Amino acid sequence: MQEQYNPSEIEARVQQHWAEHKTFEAKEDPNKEKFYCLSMFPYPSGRLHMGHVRNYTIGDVVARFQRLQGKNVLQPVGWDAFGLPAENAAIKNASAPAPWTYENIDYMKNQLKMLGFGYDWSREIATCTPEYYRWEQWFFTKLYEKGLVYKKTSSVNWCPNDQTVLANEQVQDGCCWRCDTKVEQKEIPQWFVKITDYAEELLNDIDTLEGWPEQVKTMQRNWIGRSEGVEMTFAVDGSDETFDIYTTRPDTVYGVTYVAIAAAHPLAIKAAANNAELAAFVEECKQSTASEAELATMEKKGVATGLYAIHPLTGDKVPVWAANFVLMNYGTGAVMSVPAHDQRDYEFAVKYGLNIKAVIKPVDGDADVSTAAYTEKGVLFDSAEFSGLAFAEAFDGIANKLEAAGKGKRQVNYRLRDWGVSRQRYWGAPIPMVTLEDGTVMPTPEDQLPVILPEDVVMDGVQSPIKADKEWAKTTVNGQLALRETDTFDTFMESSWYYARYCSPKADQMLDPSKANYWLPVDQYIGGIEHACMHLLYFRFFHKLLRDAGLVNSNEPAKRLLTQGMVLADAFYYTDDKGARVWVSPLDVNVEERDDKGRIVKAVDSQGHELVYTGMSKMSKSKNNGIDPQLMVEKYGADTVRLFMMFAAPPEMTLEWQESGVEGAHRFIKRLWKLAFELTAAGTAPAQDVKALNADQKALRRELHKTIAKVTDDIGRRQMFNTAVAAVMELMNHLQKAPQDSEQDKALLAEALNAVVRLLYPITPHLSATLWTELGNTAAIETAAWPEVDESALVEDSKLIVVQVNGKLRAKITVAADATKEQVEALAMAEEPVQKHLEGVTIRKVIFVPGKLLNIVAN
RNA sequence: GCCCGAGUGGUGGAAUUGGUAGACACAAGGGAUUUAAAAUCCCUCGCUGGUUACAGCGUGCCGGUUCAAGUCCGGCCUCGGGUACCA
Repeated sequence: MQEQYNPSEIEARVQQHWAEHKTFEAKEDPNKEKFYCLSMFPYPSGRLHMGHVRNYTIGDVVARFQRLQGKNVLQPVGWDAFGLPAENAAIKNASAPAPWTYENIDYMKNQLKMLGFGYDWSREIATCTPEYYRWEQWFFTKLYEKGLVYKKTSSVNWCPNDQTVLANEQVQDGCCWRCDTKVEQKEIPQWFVKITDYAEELLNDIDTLEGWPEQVKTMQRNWIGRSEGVEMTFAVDGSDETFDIYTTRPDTVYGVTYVAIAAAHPLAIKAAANNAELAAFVEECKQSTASEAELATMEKKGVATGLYAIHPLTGDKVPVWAANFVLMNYGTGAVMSVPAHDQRDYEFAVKYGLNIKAVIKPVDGDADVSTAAYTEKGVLFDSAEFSGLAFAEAFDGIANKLEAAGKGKRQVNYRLRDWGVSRQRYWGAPIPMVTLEDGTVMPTPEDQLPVILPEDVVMDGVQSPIKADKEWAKTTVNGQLALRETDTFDTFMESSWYYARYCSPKADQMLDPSKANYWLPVDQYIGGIEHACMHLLYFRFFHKLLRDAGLVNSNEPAKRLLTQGMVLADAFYYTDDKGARVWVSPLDVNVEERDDKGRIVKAVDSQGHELVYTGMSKMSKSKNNGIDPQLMVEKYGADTVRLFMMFAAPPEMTLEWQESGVEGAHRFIKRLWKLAFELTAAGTAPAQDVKALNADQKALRRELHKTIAKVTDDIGRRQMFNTAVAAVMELMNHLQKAPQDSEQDKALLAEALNAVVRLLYPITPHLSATLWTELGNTAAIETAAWPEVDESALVEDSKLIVVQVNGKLRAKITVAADATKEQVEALAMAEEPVQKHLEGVTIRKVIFVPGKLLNIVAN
């Protein structure tokens, strides 16, 4: 064995071994328990970033751990290859998205290999290939046939200067990010998938997701947002027209003093024809954003339409206002307003001098709406025959009355909206729909699939090449000339079913059910928390669609979910001559001075600029604080990078990248290497005789088996990889200090190192594979079994008991493991500090937690 | 705005079911080794007072429950994620 730890050499050798032996190629084996471990696949942006490394290290740790547990493990990888950044890069370079994407895939693939992730590369997929997206197109046509797909107009961000649709991200302060033109909302026809048909099931099945974080489940419940309410119809005074509103608070209906409709509502548009102020307002609202966050925080504005609505119960006339916070796309495009009992309505009413009429009061008091709305569910008053009722009875009574009068009905509503899948962009899967000459809209026939996206294009502007090329859309269907849809799919479509395609990546059908049903559902899914609502809901939705198409037989796509936190790094800047901040990479920073606590006081870059330290922030281009994983692997080796990542923070929390911490991880590996070297240099380890161990050796062996138990639980159940590493470090500290005099000392060290190497294998596989062989094991570590706990080694004959007086620690005593309360109490009372604190007081109570604690309560 | 998280020494974090707050590591300081440096090894390391023994305080803030609260409850503050066309 070499004395020096040389990561680049051993990592290359071990990776070559994996490649030659196809170690990670998975095959269906009905006799073995399967384990499908999946990390969210990367967008091929160019280079791996630390967020990827963290995500994929977690996945690899889980996969390798399960493998040593004897499972048949599948860990695939692929590329979420369609998307906006490829178009932006192509426009910038006047080239095409396809080559840019494929080059990035090649580069990043090598980086993944360099990090030692145990992927089954034979199953690699890229979503931008026709072999992949053809099945997505096929499936969409099946959904259309089932009535789960429909077309409706919906608004998009429109840049009138560039004549193009913008993503929300491309709108900055209401203006186009390229040309700074004021962005407008434009209504265009788009395709939708009826996710709301599955809202109830998506909501109810959250309860079956036992291995998902509560946080994610709560977010999904709120996102789906089931509510029970009443839909009611208001008539427009002096006209035949009516409009509907939905409310979850029908109990407040007698407090309605106005109604608000969207500026884009047909009634508002009609009224604007002879109302200049309203017309101007309607125009103004067209410029407003589509983003909910901005909508909710912007100043609430409105204009009276001049129309009046008839209250469905009282027959009173209430004014109809057009308001910027009501949107045509959501709900009915109109809301009833009860300023006394809704804070937004209250503020609007105060602003425009509208009536405020209280109809709900607290059970034990009077309504006070002089400064704010009273929004609790109280008791009704001034509400005709419903006065005096509480919320539930009032809800029922009012709903019944509306239903009887034919003016309303009970209704369950969802906040969840149908999934708009149309994108007016080039770099995506073409939507497989055609419009025939006679106007018929229909799916592209199966024998014409896939609808191939041409890759040999030039992006010389913002227009999609398949829209710019008027020939591309032309086709023939059913003997008629027809035009193809030129919009492409939302990229969430591809990422909603890739997990299933991995089970049979080359199948000449969407998926091979026998293989899919072997591997699915995914046993462990890993990805960022930012996907909690959107991707993870579409993922669940698609699985149910696949099930209902008879392709899979489970209800949910993933049993267990882990959401990892972000990676942060130090950020530094200096201010240049023009007053602009220049951000300096942390790799280019020298810390020249620290205060007495070690905090950074003075830092300079390589050119001598004195820098301002701004603390830790998310690795980003704008702050130039991204750390290139490749550089770190070249400097320390993949195992060190992986070890630091797993040790520095629990997986769900943010992780702060500290190079000094990486060095610490590297030091630990070198210590382990050295200890293994010393053991092997001493010759073959003698046979172990557990009965011959002395007290210290027994204690050390207990530490070893406690560590095996803890690491197994930390990785397998708790997924606290950081404490698993800490436990091994602690054990290593003991092992290094243990004497190496006797045969049994050596035998014990050999037992311990053979275990440690396997305990660390999921995290530092190259190191472990190498040391495993050096320790004299002939078969590759991938075929080894996870170390087992020897229960007899764990037995302790004495326990440490904490003695408290009034909850404060006063003594620690060691007692026999089976000591009774009386025995422990007697020993505790004999302790001097305990006696001191019991002087002059009376013992009221003694609480004993066996094996842990004795608390003497006295006063 | 709304929904969901997080906040513990100089720093990252540990404390798994309400039971020793600070495991493990980093930084810092001191020492050994060395011609010197690097590397390595040893020691100290929450705050205040005290030579020590020890005592008091301490988990974002305010209040509560409990023999016992970082952990449970109520109310805040700050930071982060999401908010439907970034992925």
